Amino acid sequence: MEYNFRDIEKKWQQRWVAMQTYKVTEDKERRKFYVLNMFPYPSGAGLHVGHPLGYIASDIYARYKRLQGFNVLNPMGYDAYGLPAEQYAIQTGQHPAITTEANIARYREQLDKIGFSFDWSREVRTCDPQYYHWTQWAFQKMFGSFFSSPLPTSRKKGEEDCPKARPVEELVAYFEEHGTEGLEEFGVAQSEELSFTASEWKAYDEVQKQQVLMNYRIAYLGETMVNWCPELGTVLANDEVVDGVSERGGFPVVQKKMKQWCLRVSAYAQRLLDGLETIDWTESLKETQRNWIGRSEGAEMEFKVKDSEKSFTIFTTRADTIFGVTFMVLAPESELVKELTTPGQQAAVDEYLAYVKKRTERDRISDRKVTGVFSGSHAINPFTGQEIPIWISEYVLAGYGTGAIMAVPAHDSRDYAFARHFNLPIIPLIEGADVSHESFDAKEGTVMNSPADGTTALDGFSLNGLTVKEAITATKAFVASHNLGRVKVNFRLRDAIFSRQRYWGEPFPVYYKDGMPQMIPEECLPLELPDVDKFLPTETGEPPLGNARRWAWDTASCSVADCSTIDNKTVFPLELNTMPGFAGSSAYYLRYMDPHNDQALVSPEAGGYWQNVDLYVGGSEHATGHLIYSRFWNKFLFDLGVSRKEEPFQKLVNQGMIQGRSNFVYRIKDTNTFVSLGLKDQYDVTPLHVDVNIVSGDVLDIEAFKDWRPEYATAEFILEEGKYVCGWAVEKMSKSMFNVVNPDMIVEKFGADTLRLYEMFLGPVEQAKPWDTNGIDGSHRFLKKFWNMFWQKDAFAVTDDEPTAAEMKALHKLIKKVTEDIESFSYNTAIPAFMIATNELTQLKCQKRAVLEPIVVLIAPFAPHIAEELWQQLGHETSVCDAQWPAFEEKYLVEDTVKMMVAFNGKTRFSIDFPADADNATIEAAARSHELTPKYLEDKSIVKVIIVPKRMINIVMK
RNA sequence: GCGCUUGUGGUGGAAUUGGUAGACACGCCAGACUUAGGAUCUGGUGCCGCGAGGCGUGUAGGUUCGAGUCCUAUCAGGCGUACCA
Repeated sequence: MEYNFRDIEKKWQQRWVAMQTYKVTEDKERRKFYVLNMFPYPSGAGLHVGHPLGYIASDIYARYKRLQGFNVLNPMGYDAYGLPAEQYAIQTGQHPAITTEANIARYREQLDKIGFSFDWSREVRTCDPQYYHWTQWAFQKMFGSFFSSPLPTSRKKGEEDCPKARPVEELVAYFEEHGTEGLEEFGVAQSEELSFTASEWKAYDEVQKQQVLMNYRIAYLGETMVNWCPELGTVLANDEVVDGVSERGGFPVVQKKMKQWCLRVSAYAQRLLDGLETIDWTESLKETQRNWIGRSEGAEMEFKVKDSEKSFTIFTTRADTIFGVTFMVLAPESELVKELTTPGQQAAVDEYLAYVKKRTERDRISDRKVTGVFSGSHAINPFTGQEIPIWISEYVLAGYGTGAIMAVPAHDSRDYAFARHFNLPIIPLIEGADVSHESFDAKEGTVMNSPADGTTALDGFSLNGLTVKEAITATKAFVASHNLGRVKVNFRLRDAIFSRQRYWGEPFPVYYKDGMPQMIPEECLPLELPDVDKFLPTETGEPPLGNARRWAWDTASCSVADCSTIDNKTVFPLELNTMPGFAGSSAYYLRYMDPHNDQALVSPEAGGYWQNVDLYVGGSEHATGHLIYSRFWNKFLFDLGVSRKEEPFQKLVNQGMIQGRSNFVYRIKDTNTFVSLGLKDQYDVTPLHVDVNIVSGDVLDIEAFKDWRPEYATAEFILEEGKYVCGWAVEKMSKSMFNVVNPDMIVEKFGADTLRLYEMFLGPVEQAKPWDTNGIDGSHRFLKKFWNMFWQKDAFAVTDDEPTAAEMKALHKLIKKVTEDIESFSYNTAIPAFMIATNELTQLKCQKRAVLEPIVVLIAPFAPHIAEELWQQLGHETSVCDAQWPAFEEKYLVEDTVKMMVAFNGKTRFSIDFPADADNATIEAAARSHELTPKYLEDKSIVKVIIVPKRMINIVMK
C-alpha cells in the first residue's frame, strides 16, 4: 500500500474539525498544561517556512503532554493592529480592517494545512472590540491606580509590606490627612517629588487635584522627551527605535518634548528584576532583561553653587571618587541649564543648545564627538570646599539619574575624553593607576589623594589607604551622616510611552473635560474604533482619528456623539491618539483562558484553573519589548487579583530564526551570458540573486530560468560538466533575495508530516539555521519506510504475535529516547531515533501489534496525520490523541556486556567487553587473558585496569 | 566598549556529560532495476597514504590512564546593548 499522504492528511484535518478533537474545556479532574506561541502579526506576505518552526515545536510538546494525560490549552490568535496595515491603507486607501481580515484568512489557511492541535474556538484578535474591551479596561485600571507600599491611612489588618498597585482613592485619603508629609517612606512611585500640606490639598480645585494625581497614576499623561519619527508621524517606544532609526521602515528619529500617555513601568522595576529569579528562561534572555532594567546602586549628592543660594543634586555610583571631581556636567535638556548659565556665557550656551537640538538620535550614535560648553557657574565640592566649573554636554542624559553628574576624569572614560578635549585637570585617586593615556575605570586598588596632601576635608574625612570597595562604603556612610545626600537606587528602565499618533490601534477610552482626561464609564466599554475617510493626520496636525466624523463623548447619553453638535450639548472631545502595538499583546494569554467572557477579562474559575503559561515559545527579538511589557502588565493585573501568578510565562523557549539560503548566478559584465560557479573566477562577473525555487541542489534549472524573467529568455550559459552550478549564501529570508520558501509548496509536494519532521530535524529548536529544501527527501523517505512497516503488499499486516527480546529492546530504546528528547526540546535527535528503530524493526521483519502500536503513539506528536491513519487501521475508533503515552521499562534495555578500558604504563592500551554482571575476579581474568596479546608483550608491567562505567580496579601483572 | 553565545567532515548536525569522535540526514561515489529520471533499492564515503600506519573537534598550553567535553591563554563568527555616571 502506497503512503498517500495527500488523502490521509486531508481526511484527518477534516475529521479533527468535525469531531472538535482539539477543543478543550476546564476539567478539574485533570491537571492543566498551558502551551502558548507568540501570536503572529498577519502580514501581507503570508507564512514562509520559518514561521511554523516554533508552532511545530510547541505543537509537539502540547500533543505529548496530552498523551501523558494533561488537559492541554494550546490556543492561537492574531496580533492584528500594526503599522504595515496602516501604511498600506495610506498608500492605497484600502481599509486596514479589510487587508487584515484577508491576511488572517490566508494565514489560517496556511496554518490549517500543517496540522496543528490549536483550539480555534478560543481564537483572539487584538483588533476585535470584544478583545480590546479588556485592553481598554486594563488601561482604565492603571489610570485609577498608583504604586506603593500600604499607606497607613488605608492599610488593612495583617497586610504585608509589599509595594504594589493600589486604588488612587487610597492616596487621596492620605493627602486628606497628611498632604505629602512622610510619603517618601512608602516608596510611592511618582514622576517628580511634590510637596504640599493636607490643607493645601483640600484647598485645591478639581483640576488642580487631577493634575497632582497625574504625578502618581500608573497610566498617566506626561510631558516627556519622546522618540518622534517625523516620517511615520508618530512617537515610538525605546524598543521600537533601533540604531537611532525606526524599527519599522528605518526612518530617522528625533527627540521631542510632547504630552503623551505613559505607563509607569519603572515602578515595577525591582519586581521585574526579582521575578526573573523565579522563572525558567534562558540565562541569556534573563541577562538581557536585567541589563534593560539596569539597576544601579549609588548615592545622590547635593552640590551648592558658588555665590548663589542655588544647589543641585547629582547621582553617582562612585561616591568614593569625590576628591577627584574636577568639573560638573549638566544635560543640555536639564532645567538647571537656564538657572546656572551666567550672562557672560549665555550666547555660547544658546549656540550649543541649538546645535544639540538639531542633532538626531542617529547623529549622536554615529559620530560620537566630544562636545560641550562652559555654563559660567561653579559648584562647591561639599567635602573640600573647592570650586568646580559646571559644564553642559550632550553626553549626560536628561532622562537618567538627575540629569547632572560630577565628573571624575581619572576614573571614568567619558569624563576622561571630555577633560582631555577641553583641557580640564585630571586627578588620579588610585595608587599605581596610570592615567596619562586613558582612565582607570576598574573598581579596584588602593585609594590615594583623598584628600590630596595639603588639603583638608570636612571633619578630617579621608579615604587614603582604603580599598575602593571600603571607600565606597565609607563615603556613603559619611554622606548620610553629614546630610550631604542619600543612598539611592536608580534604574535604567523608563516608563513606556503609550500614545501613538496613528489610526490602526486601540482607541483610548478617554475624553477631555476642562483639559483634563476623564475615563469613559466602564459599562460603556468597549469604545470602538470609528471609521475615517483618511488615514493620515488631519490638516490641523491632529492624529488620524481627528478625521472621524462622529468622535466625541456625550455624557448625557453615554455614547459617541457627532462633533458638529459639540457646542450645544454636554459633549466632550475624545482622545485622538491610539494605543501602541504592545497594548494588545500584553495580556492576550489571559484572554485565551476565557475568550468569550463579556463580563470580565477572565473569570475567576477559568483564571484559577489555567493559572499561567507553562510553556511559551517565541523569538528572542521580543526580549526588551513584549516580554517586559507583558510581565509588567501581568504584575499589575496580579496586584488587582485578576491574574493568579505574578509571572505570566513560567518556561520560555526561544526558537531560532530560520534564515534563507539564497542562490546566485554570475553574469559576465555587460553581457547576457552566465557562467557556472566553478568557472566564474575566469571572468569579470556580477553575482545576481536567483529564485531558489528554480534551483535544485545548487544546480540551476536553465529552462525555468529563461522563463523566470523576460530579459533572461535569450540568456547564454557557460556550463561545467553540462550543469550550471549556482553559488549560495545564508541571508535573511525575504522576497528581495528570492529565497522565500512557502510551506504550502512543501506540503503539496511532500505532505504536512514530512514538513513537520523536517523542520524539527533541521537542528536544535533554539538555534538559528538556514533553510535548505534539499534535505527534505530524507524525512519523506523515512515516513514511507515507517508506513511500509505496517503493510504487506496492499494488506494491513499487523499481527498479535509475541515480540522477541530484540524487538522489545528496539521499542523501549525508542520510548526512552523520545520521551527524554521531547522533555528537553531535543526534537532533532528524537527523529533519528525513529529512523533507527524503523530500520531495526524492518530488518527484524517485525509487524507485531505489541511493538508497532506504541510506536504509532510515540510518533503522533511529530507526524499526527500518519499516526491517526495507522491508529485507525490498528482498529481503534477514537483519535490517537486520546491514547496513552507508552511507559518505558528498564528491563528491556539491560546490556549484557560492558566496555572496559585497559591501561598500563600510563597509557590506555585497548578495550574489551565483559559481562555486565561480572565481579572483580572475572574482570581481572578477562584483563589477564589479554595480557598475552603479542602486541603488548613488551609492556610486561601492567599498572592498572580501568573499568567503565565508574569502577576502577588496580591489577598488578607481570 | 560591555553583556551573552557558538566554533566538530563537502553541508545540517550527533556524541549516554571525562570513555574507541563524526549517530541520523543531505551531498558525493559505485552497483542494481529502468526507454528515461530531480524515481526506487544496495553498498561505500573525516583527512593523508598503494599499504602498514599516521593525523584529526578554531589555535596554543595544562590536568588525566584517557579531553570535543574540565582548566588557562588566544583567535574568529553570531546575537543583544549602547555615552545609564
